[in-house]
Amino acid sequence: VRRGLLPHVVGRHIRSLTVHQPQLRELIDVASLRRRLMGQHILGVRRRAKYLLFDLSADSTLMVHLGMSGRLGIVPTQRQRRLHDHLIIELDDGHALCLNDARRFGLVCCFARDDELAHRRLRHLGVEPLDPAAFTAAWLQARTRGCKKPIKNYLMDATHQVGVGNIYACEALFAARIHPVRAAGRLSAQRCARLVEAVVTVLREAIELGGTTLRDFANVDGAAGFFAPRLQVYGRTGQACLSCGGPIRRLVQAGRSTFFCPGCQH
DNA sequence: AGACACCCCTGAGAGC
DNA sequence: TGCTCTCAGGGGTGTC
Repeated sequence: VRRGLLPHVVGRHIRSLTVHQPQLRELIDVASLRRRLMGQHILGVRRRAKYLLFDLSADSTLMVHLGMSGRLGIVPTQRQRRLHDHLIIELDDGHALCLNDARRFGLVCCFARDDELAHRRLRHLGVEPLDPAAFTAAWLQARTRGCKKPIKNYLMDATHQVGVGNIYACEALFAARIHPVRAAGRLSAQRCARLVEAVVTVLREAIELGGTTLRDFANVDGAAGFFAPRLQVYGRTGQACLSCGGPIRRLVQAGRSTFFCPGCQH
């Protein structure tokens, strides 16, 4: 999403802000948001975990999280408002940045860039899996020692490493041939190495293909992502494993569905 | 420490 | 066709 946004927003000037529905995961402080956004230029877009961070002139950061169903789109300024369009940021080129989020689990806020590191949504976050200096097999092994929770739950815990959601946790564990229930602290050095490689590979490939469209995910142009046909286990309960032919199984861990191949993952 | 229940909210799909 | 039920890619809090 960040990559898709870049060519449309960098260098643009913010002309106006319209909030149709302030009640997302957190209530949007519309007055404060408008004060910080109006008249600013968008200098760049960064990402931390699953948060998009827009760098604005005047040293502000606009933070957007898409939750489960959020979409950010570049639309013509005059386009008719659609169901669940909650927030419109009008730019100076006849287009607008539009947040559409049916479930309203998304998040929008704006703060001084100096406050970013201490921000309550960001300060507890772990390492970026695509940072090769930080997310290494040695780091994972050291970090997991003594941890008894299942590796699937560990992978999805953003205080350790960020960005690994339910789909990619399942897919990475399959690629690394590791059983999702195995205790994190009992992964050998070899398994840690396989898992780190698998997480990075799965995430990189999914990003290149524009993400996983199950029902409603869409990128900036409104197009679907193309990773769904590459899924090996996610959502494939009862179907044949593409590696060994055995049936894919589903279980529930920490309230989330886990899909895995009992024949391939130990 | 970790499992679990529950919260935010709407919509898709299955089963009847 | 329409109803009810279950589940959903995220992330947080509170309790046991």
